Order: sequence, then structure tokens, then C-alpha cells
Amino acid sequence: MQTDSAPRPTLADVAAKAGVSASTASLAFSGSGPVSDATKARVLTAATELGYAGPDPRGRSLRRGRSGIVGVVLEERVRAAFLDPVKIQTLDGITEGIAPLGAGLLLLTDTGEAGGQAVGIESAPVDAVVLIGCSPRLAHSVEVLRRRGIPAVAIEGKTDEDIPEISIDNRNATRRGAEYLRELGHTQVSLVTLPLDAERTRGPLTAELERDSTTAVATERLAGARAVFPDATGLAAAASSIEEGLEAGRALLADPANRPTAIIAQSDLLAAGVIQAAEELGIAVPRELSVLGFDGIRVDGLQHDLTTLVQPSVAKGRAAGEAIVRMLAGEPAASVAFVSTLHLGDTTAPPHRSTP
Amino acid sequence: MQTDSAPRPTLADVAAKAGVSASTASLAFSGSGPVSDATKARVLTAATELGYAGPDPRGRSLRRGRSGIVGVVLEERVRAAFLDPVKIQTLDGITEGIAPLGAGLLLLTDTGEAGGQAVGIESAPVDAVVLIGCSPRLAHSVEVLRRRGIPAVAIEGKTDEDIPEISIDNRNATRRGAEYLRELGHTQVSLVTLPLDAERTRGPLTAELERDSTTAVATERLAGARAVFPDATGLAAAASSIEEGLEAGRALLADPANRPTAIIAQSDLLAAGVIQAAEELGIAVPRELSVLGFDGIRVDGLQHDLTTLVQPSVAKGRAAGEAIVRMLAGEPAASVAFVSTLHLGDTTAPPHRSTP
DNA sequence: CGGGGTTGTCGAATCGATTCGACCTTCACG
DNA sequence: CGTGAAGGTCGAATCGATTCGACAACCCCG
Repeated sequence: MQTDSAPRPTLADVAAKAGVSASTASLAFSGSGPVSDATKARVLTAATELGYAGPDPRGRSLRRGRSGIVGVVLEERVRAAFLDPVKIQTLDGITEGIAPLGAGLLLLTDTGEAGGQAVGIESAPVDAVVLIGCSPRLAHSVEVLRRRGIPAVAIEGKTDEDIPEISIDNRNATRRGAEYLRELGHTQVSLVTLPLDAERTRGPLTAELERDSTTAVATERLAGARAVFPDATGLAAAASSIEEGLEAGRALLADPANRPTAIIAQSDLLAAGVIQAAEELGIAVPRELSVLGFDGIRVDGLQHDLTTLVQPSVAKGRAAGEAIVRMLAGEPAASVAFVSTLHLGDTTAPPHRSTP
Repeated sequence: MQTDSAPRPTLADVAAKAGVSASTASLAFSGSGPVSDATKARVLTAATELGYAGPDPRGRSLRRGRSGIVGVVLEERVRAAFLDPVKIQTLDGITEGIAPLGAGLLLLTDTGEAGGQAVGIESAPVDAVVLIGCSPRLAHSVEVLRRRGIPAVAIEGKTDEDIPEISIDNRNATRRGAEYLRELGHTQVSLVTLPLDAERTRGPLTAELERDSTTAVATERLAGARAVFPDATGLAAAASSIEEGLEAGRALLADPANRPTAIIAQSDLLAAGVIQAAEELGIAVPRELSVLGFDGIRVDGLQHDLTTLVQPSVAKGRAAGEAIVRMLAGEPAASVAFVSTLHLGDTTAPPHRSTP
């Protein structure tokens, strides 16, 4: 046990104690390079005796030019992001993808820099960055990273720069789902969208709101639905959650006289909420109301097998991670477009005519 | 647009271009220190022209001795950890707590170091660390951090060292919940615990399993329940999830002839699963079965108002973050013990006697 | 016995920024 | 007009480790 004031031993101290040069001591730790077993043992012993905990990552990263850290930029606060199972799956995929790097994951938010000394995207010791989602600040983030020379990959985010983009066919997938509903005979269809603008405005889909929408995912999925049901009304949710879906569902289903026979939700959580609202109101799913989701996650506690567009969230993350590994190896990394598949569950059926 | 091979400009380059010394340029960026407005403007202009993106965090952190990063050690892989709402809330609290630091959050797992160059707890450029949960590797992690001289805080983890510990009254809280059940008249009580050992063995609570248990939280809550119902049988779950609770519930409720009138679950997710199992089997909650949870989270999709022991997860995280802020400021930080409160919902009632 | 090759070790330069103390200018006040 | 203070700038040392090229010792084989 050493006193608190004692400065922590450095590699040089260890080298001195072991009677070798700092270079040799470094070699002994990093493993690479020719060092005799005897010397290595001596260095390691000296290190133990001095209570040396291994090379300081700061010095190492300065010299090596690599920090061994990959940044993940979330478009919202941590809590909000991790409430979304899709994001968690994606994050998990990233972890898998960058595993060969042995790098850590640094959580960053692009909420425009708090204090002066804050570690934001402007100044984080990261080797590469994954941008998740498409906030209005995405362009800014990309610009900063370009200046810093840090490779980046975007998941579901359009960028001007030539950074690889991992995406799915949001528009076509939704269109396919919508077409399926039309084939079943639905014509009275309503939509529940993800937040469309940066303010996460909750409310009816107005022309104005749609025009000013800034989030590509919601916009694309909306376009896909509109390609089949051009005049569908709908509601924008403030987040992707069961709670929001429940609220939207209550609003859309409130009026028995003027009720859609099908609802297209832009996420499974929203869909689950809609179903819950239907149950509250005594509306049978799928007999009286068909519900289509998006994501293909397992919603804990949902009794139905949701009809939904299954997207490979984990694979998306993994692809992003792999792209980063390639970029860090100096190889080019291409964009990857995944394809969602329509899963037919038990929440969709032909519309039920109460008055034939 | 510069060629790829061109080395990124450094502070020295900027200084040269602005016609000042490197020291002055540094002052201009860091803000602290006397620099004339004219000079500062000249430096900033030069930086812009050169495409300089600000001081390199690596050099800065080496010199300053601070990286502006706080590590969070999770006891399992990222996916698993973030499936648990309590952990997410805690993480969010930590974010709040360390906000004044403007530090980033680095995710680490203590799964015993992967490759050689991996950024684990052994070599991560962090200023401080929050240890979440009590894995068997906790002692090792703490030892490494002590050697590295990195301040740490443990959430729900007993350590020998004198690091601050943020905890709740797991044992007493559970005991209070159990006493409440006893007061209601229950005597046939079963338990569903969190994983007890590192292997996350799923199965009946045997004396052997209980003796070898390594996770303090589960053990403490178990002891609290046992203080009231010494002979209660039970099942250990492999994780805190609705799925696991469902499975445990099915097993415990399978035999109509020998069925508990109350189940104490060690987490709300497990409790929700148990309730779901009861519904499947046509057992009315709370009339035929009382269910007690732990955590006080809002379980999305659960129709009941769970009777549970509400713990302040966010506050726990915040306290940990604040402790870290204090420690980094050189002040002492004390352990904090939070207290859970028993929330009386609609999932508990006096036992229902089918044969009076 | 000597030359070529291998192996192990060392010195010194380098990564990029920060900071302390010294130095010079300028201004205000006695 | 002189002098002390304040403000602004600079040099040089420093943070801790890595790496390149040089060098010494040693071995094998002709």
C-alpha cells in the first residue's frame, strides 16, 4: 500500500528497476518484438513489485494514433435511446461487428455540446464513429468528423459525404405491407408514424408537418404507405413506445362511426400500443381491426403474433461494425442496404363489415 | 479539400500560420489564460483555413491527465444489460450525475479481457469507473482499478476496498414485502429469484445453490424473504425478464393441488411473467394468487398495478455519478444506502380458500 | 577461423498538447 | 518622469509510451 501522494509508476520506472531500457520494457509489455524470456520475466516482476498496472492508455494512444474506442452517436439522451429495442439490438450488432478490434464503445449524443470541456463528437478520443438515426444535426456531425479525419458509418441516415450507409428499404417495405392490407380488402387505413420532426411533435399528420419532416426513416415509411393509400389520415407519435401507440390508438379508434379497419404503425411498439387501445375499446384484433407493425422485435407481454415488417436490426449493427473494421484497416467500405421481410402474424385479416 | 495523404494539421501548424507560438495558440483554444482578442481571432482564423478541428484529445489527455471519459462496467454483454429497465434507468441516472463533468460514457464488460489489444478495464482511458452489479469478477475489477489509481463507485456490489457503494436495503425491503404477505394471511409462498450464481443456473432453489450464490442482490433479497418464510420453495431464473418469469410461473403453478397462494418475485419483470403464467392457467390475480415484485418500473403492457418494492434506480445512478464528480474533485465520497418503499398495487390480496 | 545472419537491447526521436515561469510591453499612478 | 502592476506572449519542459535504426553478441557453417 503506497501513499496517495506517491506518483504512479511509469514504464520508465519499471524499466529502471528491471535494469533495462524503456524501449525494452515497452517491448516486453506489447509482446510484439524480440525480447528474451528472461528479460520479459524480469520486467514483469519489476512491474508487479512496483504495482505498475500496465502501459498508460493515454501515452499509448498518443503515440499509436489509435485509442481503441469507437463512438456511437445517438440522436437523443441515453435513456430515450435505450428504451427502443431496435436501438439496443443495433448496438449489440455493432458490438459484435467491432469485436475483432477489441474496442470499447463510447456513448455520445449530438445534442450540440454542453459545456466547454464536454466530450462531444468534436473532441472524443475515438478511432471511428457510428451515427445512429438521422437527426437534423447529422450533417453537422458528419462535417466535424470529416475535419477530424475520423471514419464514420451512418445507420439509417442520409449524408452528403461519401460515408457508408447501412439502411433498409423503409419505403418499399412499408409499401409491401400496405399492399398486403389492400389485398385483404382494406380501404379505411390510418397511420401512426414515428416522430417526423426534431421537436417530436405529437399530433395529426398535416401537410405542413409532412413537408417539414426531417427524419428520413419516418418520412420514407410514410411515403411507402402513401404510395398505396394516398389519402390515409394519421397521427405522428412523439416516440416509439407502447405508451405512444396506446395514445394514438385511442385517438384513432375513438369514434365508432368513423373508424379505420386497419392501422399501419411505423414500429412494433407503436403497433402494440394500438392493439392495447383496441382491446380497451373492445375492438377485436384482427377481426375488426388489422394492425401492421414494423421492426420484427418480440414485444414482451404482447399476446399477439404481430404482422410486421421484420428488419435485421442486429445485422445492421453488425454490418456497421464490420464496415468500421474495414475502414480502419484502410480498405474501402461500401454502403449496405438490407431488406425487410413481411411477417404474416395474427393481427391482420380481411376487414369486417358490420353493415354488408 | 486536401489529399488523403496530407497529415492532419496540428496546433503547431496553426500557431505557425497565425504567427504566434504554440503556447499562445493553445491558450487561444483552451480559453483559460490571458490572450488578446485580436490574437485569438487570428489563431481561430488560421485554424479554419487549415481545416484544423481543434486540439487532439489524445495529446490533451496525456498532458492533462484526464480523458473526460467515465467507464461503466456491466457484468454481462451489452444486449443483456440493456434489456433490463432497471439498468437503463441507472445508466440514465449516472449520465445525469456526471453531467457537470461533461464526460462521455464508455461501456465496458468485465468478461475477462478478450484479445490482447482489447480495451478492457485493464487499459481504458477513463477518469473514473462505475461498477454495476456484483459479478464474481468484481473483486478483480476493483483490484485492477486500485492499481491503476482510478476512482470507482460500485452500485449494488460489496467490495473489500473502501470504494463508495450505492445500494438499497434489498434484504429489509423484501422482508417488509414478505411480512405484508404474511399479514394478509399467506403461508404457502413461493419465490422466483434473480440468477444466483455466475452460471445463471435456472432451476429449483436448492440448499447447495443458495450456499454457492455469488450475487449479493439476489442473495440479500432471498434472505429477506426467508426471514419471514423460512421454508418457502422457489425457482431461480436465468435472467430478469418476463420470459423467465413466465417459465418460472408455469412451473410453480402447474400443480393445482399444491399451489402457492403468493409468489415473491425478485424483479418486476419476473413478476409480470408470473402474472402472465397465472393468466394462462386461468388463475385470478390477486384473488387466487398474490404476486409481489421488486423494482417499481412500469412494465409496458402489464395490465395490473403491481404490488412491488419501489427502488429509486435513477437516483441510485445519479448518486453514483455525483460520487464520481466528488472523487474527481479530490473530495471524499461516501456510500449511499437508499430505501425502497412498498407500493401496494392490485396484485396482492388475502389468500382465497377454496376449501374453507 | 571468419563472414553472414539472427537475436536481443538500447538511444533517441516522436506523437500533440499544456503549463510554468520568464520576459517584454504598456499603462496608471504617485 | 519613474516605477510597479497588469496584461500578453513565448520557450522549454513535460505527460508516458512506442518505434525505428543502430549496435553488440552470438551461432552456424563453409
